Amino acid sequence: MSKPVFFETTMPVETTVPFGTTLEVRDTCLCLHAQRAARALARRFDEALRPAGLTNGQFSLLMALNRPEPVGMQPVAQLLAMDRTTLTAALKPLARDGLVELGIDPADRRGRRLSLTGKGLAALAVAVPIWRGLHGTIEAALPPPGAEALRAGLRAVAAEPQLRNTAPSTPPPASIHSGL
Amino acid sequence: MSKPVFFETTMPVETTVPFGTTLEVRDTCLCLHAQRAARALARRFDEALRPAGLTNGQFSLLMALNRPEPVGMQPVAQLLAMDRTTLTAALKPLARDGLVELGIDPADRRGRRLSLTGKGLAALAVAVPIWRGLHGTIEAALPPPGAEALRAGLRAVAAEPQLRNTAPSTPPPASIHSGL
DNA sequence: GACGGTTGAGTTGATATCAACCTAAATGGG
DNA sequence: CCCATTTAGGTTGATATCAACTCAACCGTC
Repeated sequence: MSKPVFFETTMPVETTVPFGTTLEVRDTCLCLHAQRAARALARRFDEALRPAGLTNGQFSLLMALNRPEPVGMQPVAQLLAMDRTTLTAALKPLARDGLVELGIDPADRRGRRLSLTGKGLAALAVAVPIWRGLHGTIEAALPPPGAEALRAGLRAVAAEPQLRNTAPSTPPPASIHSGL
Repeated sequence: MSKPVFFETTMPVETTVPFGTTLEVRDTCLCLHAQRAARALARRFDEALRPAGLTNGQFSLLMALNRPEPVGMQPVAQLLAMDRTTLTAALKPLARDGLVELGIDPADRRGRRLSLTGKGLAALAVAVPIWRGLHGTIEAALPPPGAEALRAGLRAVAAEPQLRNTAPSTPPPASIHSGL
């Protein structure tokens, strides 16, 4: 137990992070809390929606496409707060299985026109009552502040800065450290 | 516009999901809200933690391992509300880069003993002040109910049924359809 | 109408996520 | 001691997620 008092000062002193900090992060980190909640909810919805052949993400995506007119990719990506390239990837299996169609916008041939197929609509129709049931169950189990308060908080943290992944006009404005 | 009145009743009638339902899901679905918030927060923390060489998930994982005694995998998976097999995958790059060590529990050779290396601890030490800064900023920007209320809601939806992915004792009790 | 900047998407590579399936170690009866 | 059961993890295959990079179409200026 009684180590010699001298030690190598040239070696980096053994770093430590107090265990209290660990507890603090565990109990307060909103990012961690959000990831946990997102995982848990994703699992529950994935399981419930399995008879409809959809995952929670596919359900949300198809639902976002259920509108009178075809939509472009960026509005959809923004609605789901997901990266543009993630949307591209997410559409692949849905297009392969014939649930969505990707057309080209005649007015701007770079743009896409995303739309549901009959099959996609049918899957959605099967999924909606399942969603209603599970969502009602979950809302009912929420403590006092209630579902709407939770949604408000989630919206607040989801709003945030714009998604990038699009070549910025003038990358680092001047300082090397952008987030100082 | 005036189609003939007769049509194939054997063909599925063109399904529709009212646009109002789409708006309802978009505005109320807790799963969608959670995914959006999780994505947005993950992006912000990933970006902020980049100087520490960690993603938000790696930060949370390393932090979960910062304790006096090595931990098994299941407690960690449960703490993070992630699948057991996801944890296995998440540990791989961290072990490869020498931030964590996976030992074998001598008392039960099936079990693992997860622990931080000095390098992992050092990365954590770099990350903590970054986390504090960003987390404070985010908390400060939250509307009225406040951070603690949001966390309470997130805990409530994250609690939920246990994680499975472990051979159930008596799988489908009798009926073929488990989730009827 | 050609050039330069801008904008919309796809691709690649790395990691994350989980269901289904598999192996090995511990455990409890007989 | 042996076998059946349970329990701890790993593996595989599919999808999700995003940064960095690339290509192509638009758009304005001269």
